[in-house]
Amino acid sequence: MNNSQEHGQVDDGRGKRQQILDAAYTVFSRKGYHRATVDEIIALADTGKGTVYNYFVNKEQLFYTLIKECSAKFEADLAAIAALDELPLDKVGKAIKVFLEFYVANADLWRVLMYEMRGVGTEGKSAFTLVQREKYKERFTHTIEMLEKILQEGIDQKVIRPCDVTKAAHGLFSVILMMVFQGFVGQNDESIEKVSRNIADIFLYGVAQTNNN
Amino acid sequence: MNNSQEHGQVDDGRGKRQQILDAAYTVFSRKGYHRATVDEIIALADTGKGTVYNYFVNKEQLFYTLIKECSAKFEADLAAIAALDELPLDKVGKAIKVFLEFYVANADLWRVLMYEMRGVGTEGKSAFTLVQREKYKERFTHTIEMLEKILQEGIDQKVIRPCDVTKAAHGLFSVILMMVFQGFVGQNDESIEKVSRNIADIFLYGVAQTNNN
Amino acid sequence: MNNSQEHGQVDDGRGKRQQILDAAYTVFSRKGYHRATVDEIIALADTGKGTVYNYFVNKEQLFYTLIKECSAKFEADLAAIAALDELPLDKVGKAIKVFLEFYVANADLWRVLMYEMRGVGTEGKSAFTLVQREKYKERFTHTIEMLEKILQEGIDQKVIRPCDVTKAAHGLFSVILMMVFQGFVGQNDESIEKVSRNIADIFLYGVAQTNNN
Amino acid sequence: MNNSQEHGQVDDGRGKRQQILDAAYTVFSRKGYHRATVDEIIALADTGKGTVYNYFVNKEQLFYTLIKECSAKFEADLAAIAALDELPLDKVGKAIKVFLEFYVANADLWRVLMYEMRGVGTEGKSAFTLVQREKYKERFTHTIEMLEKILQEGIDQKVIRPCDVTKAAHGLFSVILMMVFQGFVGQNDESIEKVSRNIADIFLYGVAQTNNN
DNA sequence: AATGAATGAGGGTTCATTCAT
DNA sequence: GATGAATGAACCCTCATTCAT
Repeated sequence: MNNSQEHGQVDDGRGKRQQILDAAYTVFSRKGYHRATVDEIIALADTGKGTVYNYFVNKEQLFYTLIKECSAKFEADLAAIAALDELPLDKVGKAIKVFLEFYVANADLWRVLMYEMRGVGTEGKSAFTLVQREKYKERFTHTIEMLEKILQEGIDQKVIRPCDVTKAAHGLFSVILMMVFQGFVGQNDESIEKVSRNIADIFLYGVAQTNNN
Repeated sequence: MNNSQEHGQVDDGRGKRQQILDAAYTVFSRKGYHRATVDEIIALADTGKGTVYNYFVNKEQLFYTLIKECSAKFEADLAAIAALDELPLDKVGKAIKVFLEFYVANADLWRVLMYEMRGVGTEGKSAFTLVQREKYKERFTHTIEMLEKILQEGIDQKVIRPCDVTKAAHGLFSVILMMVFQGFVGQNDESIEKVSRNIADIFLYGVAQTNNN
Repeated sequence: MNNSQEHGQVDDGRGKRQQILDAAYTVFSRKGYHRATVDEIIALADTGKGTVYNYFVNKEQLFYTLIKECSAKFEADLAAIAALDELPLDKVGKAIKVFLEFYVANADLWRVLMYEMRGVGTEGKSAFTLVQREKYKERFTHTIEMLEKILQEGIDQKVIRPCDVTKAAHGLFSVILMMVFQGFVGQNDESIEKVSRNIADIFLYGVAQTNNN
Repeated sequence: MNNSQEHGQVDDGRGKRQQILDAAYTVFSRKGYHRATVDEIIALADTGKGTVYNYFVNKEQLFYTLIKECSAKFEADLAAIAALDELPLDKVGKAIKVFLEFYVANADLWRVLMYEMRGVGTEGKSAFTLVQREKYKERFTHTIEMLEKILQEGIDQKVIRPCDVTKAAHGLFSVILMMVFQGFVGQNDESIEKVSRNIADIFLYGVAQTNNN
């Protein structure tokens, strides 16, 4: 007996709210924030237009909710790794993998987010409030800070050479993103595994020929 | 004799076409592609709405023309460096600098471009045609290929360790972009110089602690 | 034993129907007919949306019921005065006072009613049916007819000079309304008393300077 | 030769702006502010939706412009009468006539205006800004002040007995309005003439039977 | 070549009403 | 009887594009 659908109505068991979020995920990912229309979302969610506004105050807040709910698990996983009692270099490797997994899965939506988040359009009405945008940014920097933390640990333990951890973390982050956005990573585990090692290798040891290698 | 305005009208000597492009640069940079309105562009260009459509078939083509004309000099400079008869590692440094200079100067517009270029909106009417987007992408990869070329040269001369040059070039490119977009680089020459060396250093030698350093 | 709530639920003893009417009174008065929303009414009535539609067929009929129930006592009072066995001029004074009291108490709601009642929106769907509007109008003229009756009595007894009683009654009525809607009357008894005499004075004797006064 | 339509195009010679205002007059009068839709206005004006927004910033401002342009002549006429060098009682009569003419002609639209102007809906978004509403109110009181001025002149010349001129002017005004809104006045000149004298008579001398009359 | 009035498809949002529980 | 999630028609407004002058 299915406890969420006692009478087995058509409803697909996710509830309207989730259906809308799922549809919004798809549409925002495919169209970007501006070109995504509520009409298209409801068509996909198989629901009425009013229903959207029962659950979300407006298009923007629907988008924000989507981002928040999508990243929750990722942020938690990342924090767990940072807290792990392991060698920093191993943790760097694991973090890279978690990043890759998340961004490969959510590449399109996050590209949209990253664009809307930028300073562009500060003036005028704009789709995103300034305060709203700050909320998005915090989410972002928060994940990068996890990287910083791990790198700092490595420096403290003298396995990573002293450098500006903020810049280094951002650099690492940007490479990860680029690999994803340029399509250098596939959806499958082996691909992620391989690219993950690739990144770690170059990030840690550089591309220069040295007598060490 | 005025060489840009044969009949010496009030016109400020740039010609309507250029006035529009200049205004478009500003507005697209500030507002992004979608929020930029033709009305705002003509207000800034001090011209009529119809005039825009005399020179450009539509908003999208105006945007493309803008991108093309803006990047012309940059692409040429880059090609020149690649063709230089110098040490690969020096050429890498010079290329990084040219990249930084260009992207610092045009950060806002390029952020917009990079967003609109993404796979998003493949279906439907969309603002950017699929073919159109390919044209943008080619421009992009073309500049990255210059990096690849230099790196390959380094590998051939055994000053860079063998690796996937395509990925490496993209990695380097992404770090440069990130530095710009995250505001880690200032507008002044010293800043660019410094960040430029930073990037080269980490890119070439990695962050790991080795007995070499 | 609670005589209005046999089973003693939390219900505040007025019954859902009355709660809704009370809330509707407040909301319609504050917002007008169109801007008043059912959502706001149920929030104030502390009831469910469906409940409203159990008691009233639609928003419009809720409004009508409200008007009807509110004016019942007023109409009765007025009829009582008209039937009184007193001097016509005294009755005019009393009627003016009753009018003032009622309209001061219900100024906002009646302003709304008077607007919605107007000829406006004859065609099309409209909020108020033509027949519906007739019902409202009858309520209105009915109260004015009480004034006519008193005036006619005055004419018959030769204390009021012969004139078109219908117009005169409407004139008197309009002055009363104006005093209320223009905020010339306060909520307190003295104010009503004073304005009441004011109106009676001018209505009966005019503003012209005569040797009588 | 018609100097406003040199080439005799279809355009009916009023220009789009005027066509829209004319249509708006009709639709607002018939439907009231809220039920009037821009779609209906453009259908009547035989124009495109965007055109409305080329001339007026929004529905509200269209309405305001309408009111302003309609009342301009009326306000001027009234001021002229007040400034006339005649007997106050004659001026009262003339003013009443001008009021009647104007309100008979514009009864419907002004009913709408008067409703939207009221305090109702102070809170919330509402259709009319508070400041906007003040502008409307000023227009109104301005016309009533003309009446006050004439009445005061009468008092000074001792042909009108001392009383609160503000209240008296409002009283007179309200009676005029009522006559119009109740349909006691026809469109034709005789009717206006007759009602005009009626009002003046009762307003000046009251309804009470005295030995003077 | 330059212009700008006119256009209308399309988008986000509101809200009265229904109906299954 | 009481409820509130679901609905969709309707509304105001934006803005890229056209075309007659």
